[in-house]
Amino acid sequence: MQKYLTDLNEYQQEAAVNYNGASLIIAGAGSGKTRVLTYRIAHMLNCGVNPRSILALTFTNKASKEMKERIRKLIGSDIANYLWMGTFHSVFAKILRFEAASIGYTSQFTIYDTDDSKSLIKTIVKEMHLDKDTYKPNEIYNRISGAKNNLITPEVYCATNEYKEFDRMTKKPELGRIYQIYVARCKKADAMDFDDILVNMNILLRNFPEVMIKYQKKFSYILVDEYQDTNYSQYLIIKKLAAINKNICVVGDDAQSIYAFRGAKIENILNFKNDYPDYMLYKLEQNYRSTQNIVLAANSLIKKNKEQIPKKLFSDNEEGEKIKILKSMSDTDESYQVVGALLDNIYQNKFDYSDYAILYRTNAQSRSLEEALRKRNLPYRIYGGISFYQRKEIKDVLAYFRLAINNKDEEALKRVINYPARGIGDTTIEKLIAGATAADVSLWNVLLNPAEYGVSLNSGTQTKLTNFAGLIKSFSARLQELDAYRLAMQIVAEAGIMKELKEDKSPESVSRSENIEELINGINEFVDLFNEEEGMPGLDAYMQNIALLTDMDTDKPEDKNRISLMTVHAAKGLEFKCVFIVGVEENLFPSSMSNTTSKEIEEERRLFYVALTRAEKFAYISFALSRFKWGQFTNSSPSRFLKDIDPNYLDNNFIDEDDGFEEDDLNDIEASPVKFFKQKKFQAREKKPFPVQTPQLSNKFSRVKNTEESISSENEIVETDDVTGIQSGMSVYHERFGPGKVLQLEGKFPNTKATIFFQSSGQKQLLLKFAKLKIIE
DNA sequence: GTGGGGAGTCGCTCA
DNA sequence: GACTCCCCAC
Repeated sequence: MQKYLTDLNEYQQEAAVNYNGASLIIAGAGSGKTRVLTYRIAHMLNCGVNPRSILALTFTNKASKEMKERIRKLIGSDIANYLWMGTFHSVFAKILRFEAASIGYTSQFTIYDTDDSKSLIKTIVKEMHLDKDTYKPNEIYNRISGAKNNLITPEVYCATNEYKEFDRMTKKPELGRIYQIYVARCKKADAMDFDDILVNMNILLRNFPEVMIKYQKKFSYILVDEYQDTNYSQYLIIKKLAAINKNICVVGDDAQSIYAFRGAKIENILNFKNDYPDYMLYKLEQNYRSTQNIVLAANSLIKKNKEQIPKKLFSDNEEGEKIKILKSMSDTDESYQVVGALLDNIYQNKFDYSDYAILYRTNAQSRSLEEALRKRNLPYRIYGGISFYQRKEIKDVLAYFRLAINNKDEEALKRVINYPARGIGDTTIEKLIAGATAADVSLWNVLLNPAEYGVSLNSGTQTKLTNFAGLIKSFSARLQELDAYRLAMQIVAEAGIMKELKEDKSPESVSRSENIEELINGINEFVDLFNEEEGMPGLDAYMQNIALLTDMDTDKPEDKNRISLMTVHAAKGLEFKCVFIVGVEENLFPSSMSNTTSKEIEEERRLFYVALTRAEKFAYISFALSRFKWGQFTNSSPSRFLKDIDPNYLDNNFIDEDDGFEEDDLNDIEASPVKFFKQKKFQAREKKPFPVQTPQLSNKFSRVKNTEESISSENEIVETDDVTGIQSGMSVYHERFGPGKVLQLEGKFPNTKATIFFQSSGQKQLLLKFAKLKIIE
């Protein structure tokens, strides 16, 4: 047996050594999942498998980078460089660039990020003269994304009554049409959005059998990490690629599936046995990461979920300390308490800053924590939120790069055509877009020759356009001659971006030009590190390199010893000696957007499970009794998840009646800070019809039979905090008490009390203002 | 065509 | 509290 394999326990070893055939590795939190994958690949390479025939898909770029590094160390050779290893998006984008011509793209296609996609949707909605408040870019984007993740083309979408009916019900009958136009526009711009990378990969494999066979043969071995978070589109690509050799190894943990909102299907992992009946199952149940107390606490929490593969995660580590609960009065107070507790912990244990993580449900929560950390002079690094590449000035510069590489990139063109200001305004752009739409060509084509497409402009505007087009063309012409660094320098100078920023002496402008300088430095580094045999390090190569990078992937050396602040989602796969989970309150964690169906609650609970199992030695859970939200103080109560954890594993039990856990809605009548805000909200909404609660698209499009939850019954529940609509005789649904019937109303708005008979618990009197009711029609 | 200020609106998680 | 939209002065 190879010496390195002795680093693994017997279960891990088995999973690492048997690399032929189909394997399903169910790996509990902290059970050495990455370790097994790494050793498995290293072992394959050691046994003489060609690295170019191994396809290994990870969840983040960072994970694949680290895995490559570890493999290199294990086998003491650089052949790991030749592995096809990366995220779904990066690996398949690479393949699509090779095969672009087959599916009607060029190999220089642009990848639209979410902002580009939403901006395009906004433009389309405007062009169609639809109401922008009904057709919100965000919602449209999510729905289109949901369709794409389930491989529903615009044509199928428009032809399916179920979707049409749903869109009609949600007052968006034109959604299918928007989807159609959106797809056409992306194609015309030689651009793919994130989902398109997967969709087009599917199209490629479906429409070009010879291409499919090529890749089926090429990838003799396929490994997929975090399989529980793959969606239908990803699932199908994997299934097709693995069809000939059937050497497929997937690793996952159903208890850590946290991307259902993005179309992830926990069922993929549950159905593995159907696709590969001869599969081998490996279960890794020993947790090496956390103390016994943390593992047992996490087990007691996740036990509350009904849907899961039974497993018994255990730890042989020390028992460890109980989880500490921090209770505070407000979000500001919470941040100070957390930072105080963190300082105490550092003092006692002498850990590094990098051993600490503060995890939250939403990015917006980082602000007050940041302030508290800064006041104490503690070094921290925020992951997520606005990343470097999402800063306005960086996006502006990158848009010039994009446009130089792909003239048809509509979103890049719109972004820079008048930045810096060169007198080409909205009116002109609208005319050009209208011309492009009418003639079914790209915006760039019309820009080059407006008259040909029936766009009439005055001569001044015409000159400005010609100059702009000339500028971009001159950049494009230099792509083949100059390396990325030199060309980037010239573009930034000639486009006038630096001039614009240097003229303005405000601190913002100074920081902006510093950011641009940092970007240029990064490009310089890229050029320096470029492998000579791969050709010239052009700007196109650089853009391909960064297109799919996120904040998580860009760790700078100076970031090494810092406290990490990030969302729980971003913390997936990471571990820290000491973890703080903050904002553990109802309507925040679980999120108010996902606390209706049991499916949603179970996903939120898994998310909490992920958070808790990041901790090695210490875990703190914190909640505040009020929170500053949308410029108002809002009351909050501790999360139900606190109660899910067996109190034996909690240090100090703050969970008592006073905190609102058993809050009776009537007891809160005098709760004051919330009053004004809620009243204001009610009055503003008084005349509007009740918004219909929209079921998640991912449920609607489910390919896997969904017997548990009837969507139609959900549709009939109308969500309201506009209680003015409630009348006696109505059927209602209460968050906690379930279905009931309104018997009587008394008192005047906003102090209306309702007597309601609940099927579960009998008659109750509730103050409507605070009752969380839904009307059942 | 541009920039400033006031008013109105509004929640999430990620590649 | 942050962002977008709209209106008005330049």
